[in-house]
Amino acid sequence: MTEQPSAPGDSGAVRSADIPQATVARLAMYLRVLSALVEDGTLIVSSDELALAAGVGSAKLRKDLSFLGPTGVRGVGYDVARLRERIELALGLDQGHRVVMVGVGSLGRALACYPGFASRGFTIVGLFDADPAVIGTVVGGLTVEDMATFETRCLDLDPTIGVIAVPESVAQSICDRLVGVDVRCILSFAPQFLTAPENVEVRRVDLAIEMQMLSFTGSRNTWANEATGDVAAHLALAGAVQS
Amino acid sequence: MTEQPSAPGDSGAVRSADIPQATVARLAMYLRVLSALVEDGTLIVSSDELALAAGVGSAKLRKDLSFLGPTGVRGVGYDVARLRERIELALGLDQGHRVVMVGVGSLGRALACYPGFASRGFTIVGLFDADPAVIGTVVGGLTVEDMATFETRCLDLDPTIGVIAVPESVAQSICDRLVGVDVRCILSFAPQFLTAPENVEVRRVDLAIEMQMLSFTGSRNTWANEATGDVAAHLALAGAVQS
DNA sequence: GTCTGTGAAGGGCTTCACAGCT
DNA sequence: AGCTGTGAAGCCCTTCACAGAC
Repeated sequence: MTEQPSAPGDSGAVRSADIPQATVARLAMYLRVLSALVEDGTLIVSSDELALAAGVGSAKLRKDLSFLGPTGVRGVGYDVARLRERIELALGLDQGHRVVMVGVGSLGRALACYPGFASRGFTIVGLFDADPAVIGTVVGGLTVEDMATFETRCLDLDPTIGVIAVPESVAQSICDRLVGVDVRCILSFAPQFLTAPENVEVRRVDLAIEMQMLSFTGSRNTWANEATGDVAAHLALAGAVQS
Repeated sequence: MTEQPSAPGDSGAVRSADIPQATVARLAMYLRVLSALVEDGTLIVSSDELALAAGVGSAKLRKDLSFLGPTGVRGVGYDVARLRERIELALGLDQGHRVVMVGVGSLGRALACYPGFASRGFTIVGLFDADPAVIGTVVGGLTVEDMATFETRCLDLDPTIGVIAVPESVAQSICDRLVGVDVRCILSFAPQFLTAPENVEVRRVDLAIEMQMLSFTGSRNTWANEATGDVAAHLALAGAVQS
């Protein structure tokens, strides 16, 4: 959902794993399922089982995994623990990401407390806000720091990922400051498009857009049901009569 | 990011607008920009301007809009107000969606207070939770109700969209109950895959997956920079010397 | 001349079917 | 026999280039 400008300046010299964007998104999902399987003590899993749990077709899953090189054993299945490690490596999760979060409003607070981050190798190392009422309070085990000290503190924190959870009006300036301290990965919850240098990856999560997409397919389905639901019933009857 | 099984049972009889999924996602973005333009008092906008503000190419934007039929005037541009209405209609936002939210933890609270919903035609009509400590409290102007009264209350509320913001362990059962009260659009923040009937659209937002995708392209970029960044500098030097 | 609308070419992702290993 | 790995076909989407309206 984020633009992938496919880096026109890419000189094709160094290329790590060349994995399709869509596959990367699903690898993250498989990882979740695999972690659950590890906890259950499952040792081997087949592509059918894994695909079912992840909600995709088994062929698609095998194709996805094929980008990591041979990971399974034919006639048997996949070694759960080994596959999990392999995916973590491919996604770069072995590097131990340090996350700074800017904006500790209600959304920021929820994110800081979200257990899914820590459990998957993302350590939140800093919380920042400009509101004096929030600075100094403790959220999710961390003390909220003054945005005025942001640049200085980041020298120590050395963050690899920045999260933007501030109001729209200041989102771009926060983005610039993140870029200024050399953060190359930014996750923004501000609804607008943010401009950043080409070598900085910005992903945007817009909750209203998710809702609007639901609204579209929803109105399509409702419509179809109010019509074809009945139509299907009629056809079924007609078919029954006719045959 | 949600599966689109492309409705195998679709008899092709009734078809509303036949708009590509990817386009729908962007239409929602254009809508945001257009709303901002309306507030600024802008009357006419060109595809270049609109595309720049939305962060896409102008050709892509025009292609997207072409699915709505002729919406602009050649040699002039688009009527901002008219285009906004046209998109709202296409997305089914004119129907006034009623949203019920289940799970009022820190995430649920943040969502309930999120101003972007109300401002775009989504009215939150009910908050539910099973935790006695939360039931009865007021969040975002609404009183949190007991999950035990869910089915009964929904008869009155007649929700069109359901939001799931509960822990993983109960997400599927909440999903089933939403389906039970005839909600056909579900937005889930639980990390796992949820099963639902075919005519129910489930979208999932997994924050950890967004992070992991960042991690991937991030490690790819960092790598590339540590190598090609320097290489590029060397090449620039070499080029300067050579020319 | 300017800017929109659109057929056509191109690229990426999905699906299928089957070869290949155990 | 069972299950993985993978070329090939097909589909959807993006990009290009230009015809067409003002």
